[in-house]
Amino acid sequence: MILAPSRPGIYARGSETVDQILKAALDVLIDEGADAFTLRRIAARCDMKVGNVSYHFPRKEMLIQVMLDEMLESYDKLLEEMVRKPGLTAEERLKLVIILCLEDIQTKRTTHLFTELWALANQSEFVADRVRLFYSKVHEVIGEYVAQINPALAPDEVHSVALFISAAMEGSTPFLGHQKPWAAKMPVFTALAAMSFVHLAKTVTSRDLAGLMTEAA
Amino acid sequence: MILAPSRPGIYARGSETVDQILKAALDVLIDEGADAFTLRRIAARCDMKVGNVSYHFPRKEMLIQVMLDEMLESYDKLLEEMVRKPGLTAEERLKLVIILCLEDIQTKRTTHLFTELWALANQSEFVADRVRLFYSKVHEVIGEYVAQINPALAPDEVHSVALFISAAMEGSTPFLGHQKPWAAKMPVFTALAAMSFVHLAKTVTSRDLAGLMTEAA
DNA sequence: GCGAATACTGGACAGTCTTCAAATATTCGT
DNA sequence: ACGAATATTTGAAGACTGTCCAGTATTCGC
Repeated sequence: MILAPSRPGIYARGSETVDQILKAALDVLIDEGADAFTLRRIAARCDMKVGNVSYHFPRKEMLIQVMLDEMLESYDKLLEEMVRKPGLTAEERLKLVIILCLEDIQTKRTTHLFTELWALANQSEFVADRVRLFYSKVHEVIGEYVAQINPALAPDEVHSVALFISAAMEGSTPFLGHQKPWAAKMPVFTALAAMSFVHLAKTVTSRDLAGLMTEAA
Repeated sequence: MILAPSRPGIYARGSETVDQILKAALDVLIDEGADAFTLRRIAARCDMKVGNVSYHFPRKEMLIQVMLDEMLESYDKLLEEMVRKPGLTAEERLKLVIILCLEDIQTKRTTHLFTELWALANQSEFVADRVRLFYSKVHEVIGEYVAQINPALAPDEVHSVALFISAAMEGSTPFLGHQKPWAAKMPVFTALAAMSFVHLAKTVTSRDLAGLMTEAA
């Protein structure tokens, strides 16, 4: 794994400044896109001089890496919060995760950040690495419920189903996410997803997952 | 709809040059990403001087718009080719479209182009407009088969199911697309998609689509 | 093949960008 | 509260960007 440089800021003031820079950087990426992601715009966003941003993050790449790591960590926490719901069956938990994920996708933050991230991952090994790491955790969470719902599945088969559910949900982002053309249909998408994916988890067999893909061509 | 400027190039030579520029521009976007999408890189890619590119496309935005329109038109053709398969039932056709779409997602071209497009659509109204238009056609094609498979559904309900199937498939792009971390699992993803989506189309009812989303929270 | 329309060259322009170094201001352990 | 460590400002370098234009070459209808 590619390590991100440690977060700068020794004095209290410096640390706070770093906070502001990182928040401003994330805001610029969300509100104005990767194209506008420049030190000048970030500095302007938090009422600073470019030189100051450049002092705390000597290379722009460092800023990107620290920002991405902190951002994905916050999503990690969000994910863990979803897990801690007591008194629910595996099926109910899976349904809940689906609902909460799709809810989150509707936020401007998630809609914009992740579409940008998928594009950046095409060129940046660092971004690709972090995105992969994050979704591995998502697959783990979903996979845990799938395994409980359908104990006959082998671990790799469980992962395949989790990957399918996760990817299919994420696919709603560019189409039903924040201010996207079919955003109004997110409730019905959620209903279909909950129904369809839970049914899949319940009924899928090792035979189905053998990847035969027989007829139909 | 936002109109794109008409394609430049009057003489045979000029028209061919425009071809080369548009191809080079697309190649740069696919191979090097939106960050490297500059007139100079595009010019270098087709062995031209910047001034020449700038002559044929006085504004960079014109180049983007013409390029996007030609590119999506080629995907339109691809889509129409999928439809023209004789002697198949609606179910077989739906399965085939799923398989062909997921096959196409595995190409570098589609994986990179569409992830970039989804990101660009966050900021550019023109890109957002064209993307919406394109997927509307996709929904139409899928919806036609869904309607045949499940005649009880109302037109809007058909569209909801088509939207779900389309979005869920597209979601595989950042994860199982060209050189993505779980690309090797595309066969099993395809098998699950074909099975799951066809089953959904067959069994979904108006009640399911009412968007009640009762319990589980 | 003449000549006007079109295509292409090379350079200049005003911006922008990241990065850096020197000068100044602030913080905080002592 | 002194002073070294840290933070911030300022200014500038060097490279990049899209756009424009005068000059030159090519095309193609007549």
